[in-house]
Amino acid sequence: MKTTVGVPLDIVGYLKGMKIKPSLIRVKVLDYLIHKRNHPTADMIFKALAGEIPTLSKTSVYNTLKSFVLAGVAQEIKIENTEVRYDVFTNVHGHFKCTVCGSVEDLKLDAYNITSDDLEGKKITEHHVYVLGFCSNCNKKKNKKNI
Amino acid sequence: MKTTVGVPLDIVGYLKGMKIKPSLIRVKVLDYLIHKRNHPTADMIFKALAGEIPTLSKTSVYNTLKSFVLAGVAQEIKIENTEVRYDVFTNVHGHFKCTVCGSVEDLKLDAYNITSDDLEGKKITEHHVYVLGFCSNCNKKKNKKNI
DNA sequence: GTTATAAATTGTAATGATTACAAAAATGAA
DNA sequence: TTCATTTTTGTAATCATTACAATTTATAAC
Ligand SMILES: [Mn+2]
Ligand SMILES: [Mn+2]
Ligand SMILES: [Zn+2]
Ligand SMILES: [Zn+2]
Repeated sequence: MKTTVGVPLDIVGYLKGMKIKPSLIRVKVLDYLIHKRNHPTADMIFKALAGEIPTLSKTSVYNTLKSFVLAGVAQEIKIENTEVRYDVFTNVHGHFKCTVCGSVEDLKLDAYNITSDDLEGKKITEHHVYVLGFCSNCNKKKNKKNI
Repeated sequence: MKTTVGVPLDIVGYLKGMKIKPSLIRVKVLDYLIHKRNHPTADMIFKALAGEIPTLSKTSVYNTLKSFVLAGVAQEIKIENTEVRYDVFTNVHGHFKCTVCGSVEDLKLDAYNITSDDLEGKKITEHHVYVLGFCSNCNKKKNKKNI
């Protein structure tokens, strides 16, 4: 499949390949995820698409996201317990969340390994890394205040 | 303060040192956290203590845990978005959660470091690592079935 | 095109952990 | 004791997510 940086250009074809029928809603949601790259909540997606799809229901967004996760098209990112965020990029990477503005960014993990005796006898299916702090913008603002 | 493996033996004294008045509930909750080491939810703590403190309310458990987190006595562990778990050990370590039985265990991180260009300009305040999979017990059971 | 069946979408109600808040009880100094 | 402060409690509210049934849309056979 034709991609740039792991992003499928042909969204309809990509969904078909993943055995998901490319309905309007599903195409729009995937398109949003791919091009915004902002790790949105279901509600953020709903608000963003409600304009172009006036009949859209929030349940449909949830249904769509659930089918994406099931098919391996997207993954759930759980940082706060108050919200689930969604990510189309399923390769291994971590996340950074700004505790001020709430933005979530990707974190390439250059040297990432978990070694632990405590994993003896276990079967690992997923591992997650996330970091909290001040994003560049919010950090700058904070430093100005403290001058 | 006298401790074994980071566990304060004198719970009342420890709470006083952390500027938390050692009420019965607070002592019992901290005692539970320290000696069970099971990363419980607020509800698990409530159910466990309701017997010895018949008047206990769930709100008090939440209040207590909130004050512990504020004072740095405990930390919140967020793996599922359906529950917050609590941990008294605030040194750096990861967690493992079994997707079958739901148990949560500590994960010593022998060689743990996150290096990423993406952290440029940010200020990090917390980092979290967690792993999902089958615990030793559930893994054994699973293997037996597949023989 | 009509009809029949399955799939997708919607609206509303339910769930459940957590929080808000005000009343009641306990504490502790004066 | 008395009064103020802190702690604890019970109940109601919040809010993201799920359950579920009804409606709409898509698909294929006739
Ligand atoms: Mn990501
Ligand atoms: Mn732990
Ligand atoms: Zn920020
Ligand atoms: Zn298990």
